[in-house]
Amino acid sequence: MYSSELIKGTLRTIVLKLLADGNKMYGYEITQRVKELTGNKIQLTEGALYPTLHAMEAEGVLSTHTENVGNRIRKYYGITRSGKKLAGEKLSEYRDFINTMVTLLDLQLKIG
Amino acid sequence: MYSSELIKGTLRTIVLKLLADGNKMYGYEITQRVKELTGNKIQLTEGALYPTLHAMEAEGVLSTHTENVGNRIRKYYGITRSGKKLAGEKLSEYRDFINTMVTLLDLQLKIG
DNA sequence: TTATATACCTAATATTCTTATGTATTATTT
DNA sequence: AAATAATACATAAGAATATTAGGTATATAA
Repeated sequence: MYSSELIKGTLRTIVLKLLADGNKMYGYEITQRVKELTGNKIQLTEGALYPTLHAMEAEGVLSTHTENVGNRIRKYYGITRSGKKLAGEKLSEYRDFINTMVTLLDLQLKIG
Repeated sequence: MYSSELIKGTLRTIVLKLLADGNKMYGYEITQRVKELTGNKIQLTEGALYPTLHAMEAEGVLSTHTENVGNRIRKYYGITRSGKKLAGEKLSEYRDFINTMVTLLDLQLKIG
């Protein structure tokens, strides 16, 4: 786990990336997927994620529909056309930012 | 310039890196140096930097002394022993975080 | 002489997170 | 069978960290 302030500002980008290829996900699933993809290093908190998902829906970058699984409700989020556009912009911007920070801080990254 | 939320959480790390090798700097100089090192991409705002420098001094990771240049005062910040330790930790943590984000977002970075 | 650059600072506000709390269903362990 | 953990949603108080705007003052360039 990282000291949490590093996550700040990256949450929307993470969500957009996960949904960018068109597959829908529900909130809890996003937390688990991120946890899995990062080897438990990033654990999104629900208190951060849910309000962000609501905001992104209100902004028109995500759309939702609910599905019933037994007696439980899942609220699935999918990306909209404008969300797809935003995903490209955000990812490009973040990549550029990372490059800048790597230079500024003289970081040695893993090669992959 | 990046949408500013990306900078969040990195300011202390940037300051620690710049001062980690022992050379002292004053606030305004830090803003100019970061601007120069990032090709104008990161412009620290004084409203963020000065309170952060004060906090870091209060926390004992930075120490200060003032110098007069003509009739102007410069407040120089230097790193303390505990600051040097923190710098190592923060930079290591940030490098690890970047590696994780690169994997998670599948980013293609410049090779350097 | 007017604007820009240098150099410090604070305060109000905004954003984004953590932590805590709440509800409810389903699966697992004791 | 009962207790706990996992699943799944949500909100609210508070903390942290930034922006924006404002203030003071000296030095330099147009």
